[in-house]
Amino acid sequence: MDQYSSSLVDTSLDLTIGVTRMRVEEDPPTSALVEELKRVSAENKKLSEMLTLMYDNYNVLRKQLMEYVNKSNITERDQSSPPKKRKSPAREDAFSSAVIGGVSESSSTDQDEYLCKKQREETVVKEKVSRVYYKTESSDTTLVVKDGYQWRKYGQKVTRDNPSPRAYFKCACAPSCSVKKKVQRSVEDQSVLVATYEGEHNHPMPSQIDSNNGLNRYISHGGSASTPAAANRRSSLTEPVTTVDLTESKKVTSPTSRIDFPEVQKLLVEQMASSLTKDPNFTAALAAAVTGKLYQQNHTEK
DNA sequence: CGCCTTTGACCAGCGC
DNA sequence: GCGCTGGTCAAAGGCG
Repeated sequence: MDQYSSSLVDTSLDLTIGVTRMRVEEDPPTSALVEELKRVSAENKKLSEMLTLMYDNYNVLRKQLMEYVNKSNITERDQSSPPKKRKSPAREDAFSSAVIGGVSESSSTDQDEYLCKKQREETVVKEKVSRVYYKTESSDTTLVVKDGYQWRKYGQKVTRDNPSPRAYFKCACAPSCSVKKKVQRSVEDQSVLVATYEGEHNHPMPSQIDSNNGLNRYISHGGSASTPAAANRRSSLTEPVTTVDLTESKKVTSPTSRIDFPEVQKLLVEQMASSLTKDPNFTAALAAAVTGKLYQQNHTEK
């Protein structure tokens, strides 16, 4: 990063400009009001220019970051031998990843794939592959993740590159749906489940259907659970943690790194909303903000 | 009894 | 051709 530290752009925004002058006189004459209006308009224009400048600076920084990462990736490729893996019809070509629960230990190869995704998309014509990370309890040894769909496990295998077994799932929501899912614990962190999705669902998410008709609500949280008893049995199953690491938000919202799995995206939004409404700190902060706003309004009206 | 999971066997691709 | 590896199948067993 040293080569770029010298060319860093100052993105700080001084929002205190003219604030102290914004106090309106007790009984201003009309000309003073017009003058004040002109001044505020000028400040508004100035702020707009600063915003534009900031946006340009952001783009410059982003471009520099991309160049730097690409360079480091190239050197990593040169130094490390290519992975000895056979070609698979649905390899991580159309790679996309979502990091849930602030899991930041995604391997360099993952980031590599992630950053080169755009270039690869041009050449990829095969089915879509997505990867989702689920943070779990370290004591939880199950390989089931709750992603809103029903899955039928059809195999489990211990792979060479990871001592943890890999579980194979097929979508059980619809017979015509050929989406497959592989779940395996991360090599670096055993508490992280890596779910690799192959293909796209040709049906709506069961949890959405359930929430619409109000029946079988347990399915919306139960993955492959099909009965209340089964849901209870799986009560300790893995659930994508709802704590959202805002430092990772770029990864999710950036145009080049968005989650390509619409269902996963929807689920994330639902979980975020759910966690926010359940969070007492958030509701307290929201109440304080609303109260403050109301108080402010009442104060200015007097 | 039906559904689901487990697990050993089998198959296919790849490298040597 | 052979061995290794990942992926899939299907019979057996468990559970409600």
